[in-house]
Amino acid sequence: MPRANDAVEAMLIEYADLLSILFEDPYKPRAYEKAARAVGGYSVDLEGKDLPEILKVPAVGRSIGEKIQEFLTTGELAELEELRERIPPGVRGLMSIPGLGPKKAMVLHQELGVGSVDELVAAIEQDRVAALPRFGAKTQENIARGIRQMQAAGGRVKIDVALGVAETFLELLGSLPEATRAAYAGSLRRMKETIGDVDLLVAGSDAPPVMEAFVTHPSVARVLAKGDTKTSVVTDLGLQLDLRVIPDEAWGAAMIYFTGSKPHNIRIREMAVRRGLKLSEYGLFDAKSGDLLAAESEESVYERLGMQFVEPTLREDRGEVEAALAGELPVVVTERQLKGDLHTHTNLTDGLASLEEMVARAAELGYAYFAITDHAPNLYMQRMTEEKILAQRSRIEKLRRTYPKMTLLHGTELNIDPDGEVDWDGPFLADFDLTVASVHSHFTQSRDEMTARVIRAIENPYVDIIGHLTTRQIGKRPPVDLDLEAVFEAAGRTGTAIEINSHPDRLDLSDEHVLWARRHGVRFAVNTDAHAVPHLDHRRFGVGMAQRGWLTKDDVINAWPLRKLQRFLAAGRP
DNA sequence: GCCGTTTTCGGCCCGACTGTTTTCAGTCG
Repeated sequence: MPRANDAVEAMLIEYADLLSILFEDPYKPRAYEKAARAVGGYSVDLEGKDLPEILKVPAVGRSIGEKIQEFLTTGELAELEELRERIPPGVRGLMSIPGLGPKKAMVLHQELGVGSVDELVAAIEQDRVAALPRFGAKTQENIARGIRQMQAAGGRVKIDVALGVAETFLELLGSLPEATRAAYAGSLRRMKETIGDVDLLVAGSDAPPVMEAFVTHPSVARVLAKGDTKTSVVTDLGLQLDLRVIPDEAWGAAMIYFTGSKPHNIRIREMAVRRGLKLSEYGLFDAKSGDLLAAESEESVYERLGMQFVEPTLREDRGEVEAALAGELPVVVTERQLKGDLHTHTNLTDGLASLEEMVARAAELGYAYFAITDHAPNLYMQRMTEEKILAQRSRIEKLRRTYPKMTLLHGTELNIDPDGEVDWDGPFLADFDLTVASVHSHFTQSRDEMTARVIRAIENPYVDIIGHLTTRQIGKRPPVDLDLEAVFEAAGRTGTAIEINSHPDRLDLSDEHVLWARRHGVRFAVNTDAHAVPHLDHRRFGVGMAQRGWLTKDDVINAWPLRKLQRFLAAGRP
């Protein structure tokens, strides 16, 4: 179930967007955005909380606090409704086009009557955008490119959004008396980075009440099809959900069939045929006699096919079928095996939570070690200084006594500048337990420049981990242009780990890149890059990427015991 | 709209980049 905080965050961001379109004052929307992020990252669920409790959230004052209260008690906000009436929803939608902000969106709306992305595309085709004041041919072309980039995401949503929707529906469906089991399948279960539609499975013999409960859920916007075994709807977010109701005894076969992927299913069905068997969503059968051989659990079906059980995240027909037949599947790393997080931020820089709050949650997660890695000074907006980070180190040293079972590591996230240099020099860096180095700007360098830049950082003996290597933001910013072959070779050669950034907007490295890097003997760190307490739970998505990249606990440095990790970090330093 | 041992008013992370401009607005991180 998504937290009330997430709904409040979305509400405040919409309010901020509309303010920024309608009014000149830039500070008011910024205040709402700041409050939105603070609520989203706040570790206490605001559901049912009174005003004094709400006002404890940083950046939330009386005005915003009262709006949150109204929203939580009534489910809406009158002032937001008023703004919505003044600005068509499509105009706000224009702002999600890269390079298009509130001011240009408003001009397009006022001057050309553009109220949707489709209308904007039409206006561009008629060359009407370039003629607007302070626009021009290049701006028009940039907007057109932004639209193409956005549409390339193809209506897919990011994995965290899909997971939230799936969990909401499963809570309802799983509680029905007619349902004996309920789960999500499809690409969501395979942990793909974006999800086109969500597949839900319910086991039970009485389908109609289940279908009825499904289509009457409040977030269903449209029913596409409704039958006894399959029903499809579109939610108010525009996400398609397919629900299948299947007999309990066919659960395993159905989960295999609907988890996919399609190529994986084709491979195992072909295998079945060659053995005189037939595999469908109802079970594994003897082709001649029609006798049911296995169906109730996924394990039983794979076993009867003479294969190892294949983890859902591996079912992409990337060699997993052959490996499972040979008994050579990797034992992929799991969330439980992670012993620590090596990239996190606090409110000393751009994080939302204090050092103490972040560490407390890390202890709850049962970590053996935990690294704080706030931004170094070259990201100017963070205003880091040597004094501030040394003061943080003293605080961490004191905090160590409170957590005897967890080792606190003091690190920093360095900025890789356009030449591949990082903040601070060797002697100062040597005193950190670890460093993460990442690209944060100058994304448009040429492939050669960018490759040389990143490799220089990799070869820096004080750099332990490269953070979010390609800097992509899914559906928003493309990856930088890099010779990955050369980068992974350098990382393998120098023993510099590469991060799998677990944030659902990044998931950087992607699964394909993990598979590629692995061939060069690269080690990985599955990090959250958390800027708030709830972000620490994003590790599930990073682990999904690691599994999709066939990684075992031996490949992931933060699945190692502390001593082994420390030996790895110390290696290569002068 | 929020916030405060530089402030209860006057600031608001600061700078780069792009494209449109003869001095700057918009967008982004």
